[in-house]
Amino acid sequence: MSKSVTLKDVAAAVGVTSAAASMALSGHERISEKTRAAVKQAADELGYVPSSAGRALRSQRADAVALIVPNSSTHVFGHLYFMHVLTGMSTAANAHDAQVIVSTNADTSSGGVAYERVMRSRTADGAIVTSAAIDDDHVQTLVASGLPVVLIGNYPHLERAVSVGIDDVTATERLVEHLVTVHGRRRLLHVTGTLDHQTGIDRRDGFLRAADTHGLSDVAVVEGDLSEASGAAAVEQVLASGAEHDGIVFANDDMAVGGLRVLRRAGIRVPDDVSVVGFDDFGLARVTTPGITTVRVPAEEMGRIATERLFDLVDRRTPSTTGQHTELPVEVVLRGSCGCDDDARSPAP
Amino acid sequence: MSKSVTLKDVAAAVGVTSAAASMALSGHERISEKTRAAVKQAADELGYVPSSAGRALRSQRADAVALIVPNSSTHVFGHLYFMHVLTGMSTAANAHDAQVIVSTNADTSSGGVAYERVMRSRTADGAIVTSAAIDDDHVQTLVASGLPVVLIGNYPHLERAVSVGIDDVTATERLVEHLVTVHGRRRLLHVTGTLDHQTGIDRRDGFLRAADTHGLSDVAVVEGDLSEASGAAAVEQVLASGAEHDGIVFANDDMAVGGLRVLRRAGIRVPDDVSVVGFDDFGLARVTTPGITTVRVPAEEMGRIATERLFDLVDRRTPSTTGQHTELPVEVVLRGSCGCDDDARSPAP
DNA sequence: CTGAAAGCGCTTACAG
DNA sequence: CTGAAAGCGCTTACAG
Repeated sequence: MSKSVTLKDVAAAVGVTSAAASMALSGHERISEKTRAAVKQAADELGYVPSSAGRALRSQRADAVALIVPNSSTHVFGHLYFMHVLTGMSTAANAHDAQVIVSTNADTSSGGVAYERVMRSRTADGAIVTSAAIDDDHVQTLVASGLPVVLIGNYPHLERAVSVGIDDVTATERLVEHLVTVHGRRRLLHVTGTLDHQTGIDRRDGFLRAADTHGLSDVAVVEGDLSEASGAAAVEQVLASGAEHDGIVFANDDMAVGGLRVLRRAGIRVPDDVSVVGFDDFGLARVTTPGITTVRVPAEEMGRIATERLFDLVDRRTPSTTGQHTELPVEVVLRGSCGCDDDARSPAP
Repeated sequence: MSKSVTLKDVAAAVGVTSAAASMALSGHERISEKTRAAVKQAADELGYVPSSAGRALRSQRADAVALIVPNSSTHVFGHLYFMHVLTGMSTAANAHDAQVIVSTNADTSSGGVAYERVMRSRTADGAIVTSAAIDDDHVQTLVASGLPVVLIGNYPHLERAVSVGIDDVTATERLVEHLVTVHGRRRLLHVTGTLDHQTGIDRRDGFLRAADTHGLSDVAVVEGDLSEASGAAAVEQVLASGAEHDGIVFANDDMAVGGLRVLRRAGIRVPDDVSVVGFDDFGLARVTTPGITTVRVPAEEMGRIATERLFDLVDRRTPSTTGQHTELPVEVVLRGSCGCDDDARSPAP
C-alpha cells in the first residue's frame, strides 16, 4: 500500500513550507501566481489529496453528515424508503463536498448511544433523523443538545426541532374522499401503521376525520405495523369476523400488498368487491395486479431538502430559529385497486 | 451548541494529564485502579466522547469503511439491492465499531475521482465497490493502488482483486433447466442485463450454455438494461416480430415486471402460454401476480461478508494474497410465473 | 514507575 | 510582504 502523500511532500517538491503550499492550494492571494502553479502541479503529480483527519481536526468540521435510523429492525431499515432518502441526501451532500455516513443501531441494547456518539465525536457535522418514534428520548436529547439535526417527519411535540415532512392527515383524507365520491364506497376499513410513530397517528386521524366529514357510520379501524404480514393478518381477522367492507385504506403499500394477497385467496375481487388504497409509492404499488392507488411520498426530495436545511444549520446561515417545519406537497396516484384505470394520475396539486 | 468535551477537560477534572486520562480510558495497566475509575467517572459525567478526527489523525485509521457505487444514475442507485448490501455492511461495521460511508458519484463528469478522493483522503480505511462496469478504469486503479478494496461481483480480469459474489452462470442454467425439465419449455427467449457488467455476460452465457446442454434450437437473445422499461420494450419488440416463445428468462426481476405487464396487455397468459423467470428476488418478485420465479441473490450476506473480508485486509490479518474470491450459494425460488405453485421453494442447496 | 513531549496533517494567526 | 509557530485532540514513545 503506497504511503499517502502529505502537504509536506508537496511543499518539499516545490521548495516551500507546507503552510505556503496549503495557502497555494486554497488560492490564497498572498502566494504568487508562479508558486501557486508550481504547487498545484506538484500536488497533481504526486496525487496529493488532503487528509480528512488533519483537515477536520484543524477546521473543527468533518464535512460529513449522517443519516440516523433509530429503529433498526431489518424489516424497517431494509426498505426502499431509506434508499430514496439516501439518494436525496447524497445529491445535497455532493453539492457541499461532504460525505454521507449511515448510522443504524443494529444493536438495540445500546439504544441511542450509537448515534449520540456519532454526533459527539464530531464524525459528522450534523444529522438527519428519520423514522423516529414519538417517545424516543434519544431524539429529544439530540435535538435539545443543540447539535445540528433535521428530522424527517412531523414531531409536533418537539417544538425546537427543524423538520421536513408531508401532511399525512390531509393526504389520507384525500384518499378517503376519492373512495367515497368517485367510487361510492362507504363501509371503510382502515389498517393503521405503528401508532408510536406520528405518521401512524396522522394517517389514522385523516381517515377518521374524512369518515366524519362524509358521514360514514360504518367504518372500522384495525392496528397494523406496516409490514406485509400485518396487512394480511388484519384482513384475515376482519374476514373472520364476518364484517363487510367495500373499501380498505392501508397506512402503507406493504400492508396493502399483504391485504391484496389475502383478498385474492378468499376469492374477493379488487376493485369489484372492495376498493383498496395504500400509501408511499416507493416501488411496490406500481407492480401489483391491480396496481395500488396510493399517495406518493416524495422521499428523495425530503432527503435532499432536509440535508440542505441541515447545511444551513451547520453553516449558521440560518439563525437558530426555533422549530421550523418544511411541508412538501404530495400526489395521489390513481391505479386499478380503487376502481380507476391503472396508471391514471390525479392532476398535479 | 455546547462546546465539545475533550480529553483535556476530563483530565483537568481529575487532576491528571491528558496522556494519563487517555491511558486510563483505554484500560492501560500502568494507571492505577483508583485513577482509572476516577477518570472513567469524570468522562461519563462530562459526556466525553473521543474526537474522531483527533483519534484518526493520531492512529492513522478512520474506523470507517465506504460503500462505493460507481455507476450512479438514480435508476441504478435507488434500488433495493443497495439497501440490502448496506444492511449487511452495517452489521459488520457495527461489530468493528466502524462507520459506514456511502459514496456515490452523482456527478458523472468527475468520473471516478469522487471515490478515489475518499480513499486517498483516508476518510475511509477501505471500500466495498459494487456494480462496477467491466471496463471501469477507476476500479482497476483503485485495486492496483493496493488500498484495501473488496469488490462485490465477479471480476475475472482483475486478478489481484478480492471479491465476493455468486455464480451467475450456473444459477441461470438452473433456471433454464427448470423450465425445460419441469415445464417442458423449449422455445426460450433471454432478455439480457447490461453487457458491460459481468453479471450481464454471465447470465447470458448461462442461458446459452443451458440451451446447448438441452439441445434447444429455437432460442433468442434480446439485449436489455435491467430497467423495467427495457423488459417491456424487449417483449414488445419480440411480439411485434411475430416470434413465438414459450418461456422468457429475464436477467433480473425488474425487467420481468415490465415484461409481465406487456404480456398481460397483449392477452398472453403467464404461465399458461408462456413461462417467465427473473433474477434477484430483492422484493418485487414476491408481490406480482403471478409471483416471479427467480434466483435469490443474497445481497445482505454479500455486503456483510465483503465487509468482513475488508476488515481482514485493513487489519492485515490476511497476508496480501492475490485475488481471493468468495462465492456464495444461491437459491432458486419457485413461484407462479413459471407454472409452479406460488410460494413453493426449491430445497436448500 | 511516571511525567510530559512529540507528532499525526492541516491551516490560521502571529512574529518578524 | 513572508517565514515559521502554534494548536486542533489524540496516543505512543521517550526521558527522567
